[in-house]
Amino acid sequence: MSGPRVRFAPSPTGYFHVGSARSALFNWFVARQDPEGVFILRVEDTDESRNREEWVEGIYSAMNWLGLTLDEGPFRQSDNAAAHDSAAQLLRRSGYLYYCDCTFAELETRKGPGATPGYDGFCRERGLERGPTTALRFRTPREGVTIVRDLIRGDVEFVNNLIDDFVVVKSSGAVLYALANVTDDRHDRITHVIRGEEHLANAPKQMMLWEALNAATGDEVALAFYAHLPLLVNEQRKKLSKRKDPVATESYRDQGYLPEAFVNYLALLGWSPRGDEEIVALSTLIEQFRLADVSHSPAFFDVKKLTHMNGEYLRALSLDEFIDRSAPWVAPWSSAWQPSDREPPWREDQFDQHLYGLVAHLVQERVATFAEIPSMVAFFFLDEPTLDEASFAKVIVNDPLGRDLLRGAVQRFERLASWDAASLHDATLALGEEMGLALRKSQAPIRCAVTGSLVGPPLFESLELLGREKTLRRLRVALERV
RNA sequence: GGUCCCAUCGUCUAGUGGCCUAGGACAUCACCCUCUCAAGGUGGAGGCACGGGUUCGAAUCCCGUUGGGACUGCCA
Repeated sequence: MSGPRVRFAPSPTGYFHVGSARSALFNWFVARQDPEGVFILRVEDTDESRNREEWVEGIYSAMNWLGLTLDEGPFRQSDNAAAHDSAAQLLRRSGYLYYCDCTFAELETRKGPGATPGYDGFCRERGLERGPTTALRFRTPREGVTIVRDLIRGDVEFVNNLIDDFVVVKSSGAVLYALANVTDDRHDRITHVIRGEEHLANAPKQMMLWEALNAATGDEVALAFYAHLPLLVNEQRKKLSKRKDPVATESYRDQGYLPEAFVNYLALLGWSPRGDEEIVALSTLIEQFRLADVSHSPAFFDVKKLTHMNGEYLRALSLDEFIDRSAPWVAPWSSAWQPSDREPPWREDQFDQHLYGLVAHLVQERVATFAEIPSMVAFFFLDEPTLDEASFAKVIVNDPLGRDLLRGAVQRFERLASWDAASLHDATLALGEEMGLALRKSQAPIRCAVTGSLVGPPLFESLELLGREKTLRRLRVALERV
């Protein structure tokens, strides 16, 4: 007995949908938890309008980012067109398919307004021959039921008579998804079809096709088990929409989410590991995952929770790893891969890798994604800090104490025997105390003048790393601006 | 409209008849820590959609109601 053979079969749509990512992941889990399991990628590119090479590349690169390694493939459905055609012809010769030349308009007139959608079977017994406008329809059984044995939901029963004679081959001759998919699944000896719930209604049709193919070819391939994953929905509880929801996996990669955090979060959508811990190792995910434990109800893709988890993963990185993996966002010129639209605000010649290495630990615990780093450390590399005018006005322009603090800081910092965080801290504290101010108050104008903002990494460590010269210059510039 | 799926805190979930005065996580609130912001710590608020059964006992089983969703293409 060999292991499960599963496949992930996306159609190229321009980006990698997070729902697809989760389907791929759950398929991959099933393959990986069995030493003989096989995970296949099959790009379903039979629709000409969805067949751009760059889109297919996008699927490969997203899968690679997620670490979803393949055992077979990638395959292209379009490469099997000949097999699809012969399957269709075989089915037609065996009487499972019939030609139909009804147009949509004709169907409408026959059924009248407001009728139940679906084909009425008009051409079923007309014995039409192939013509320029004939499609091939499947002769759905008029009696009995088809039971989809869903590994997640249990048995789902469909009354055959309620399933209309669906089109299998277009009048153009192109074989449609239902048949192409089943032909390939049989060919690849797929044992588990794990996909989104939107496909549940397709399952009985595909089972009929699968069995028809078994009978017509004499090649008895065991029907795959089905497992329909709950949908991923937005706050409105609607299926994630490409137009209004942030569904592109690539955009999370570009924002600096860690693939391991992303995978961990995805695994929590519709499933959960044992115990109270949600942040768990990939090996645990693989080991514990069971299709039978997958939830039946839709899940909301919560970016806030994802972001929180990513922050935890980021903080768990060693400092060297953090520095290394943040390179695409802080020093893209030195990294093999660059996120799109995420240029740091400094130029290559302004950036100081050594300084960044000293600064990194200050930001590691303050960011949740890599893309948040540049704005937090820009003042180290830019000639002048990017001033937040509102803050500047608040603590310096409109506050006379701010100017006094700045002047006092210049005087004391100039004379400091040792330029280190502790000395800077003490000097600022003493200066504030002279004026009856707590450190939290006295540090504010200095922070604003030097870093441009009232929030940021610890001030005194920052000043130490920035150096006496630059610090004093920025304090004086601020004073002149008032 | 028809077919199908679903229903535990705002969100993701644990819970498979007694361990549940329902546990965890995100978000939220308060406090602590603190040079800002975070991080971290402590604590709080917050849920079994409703109605009937079955049972000694129901979040858990059954039926109904209500609510949500998917599908309903000569797309995948």
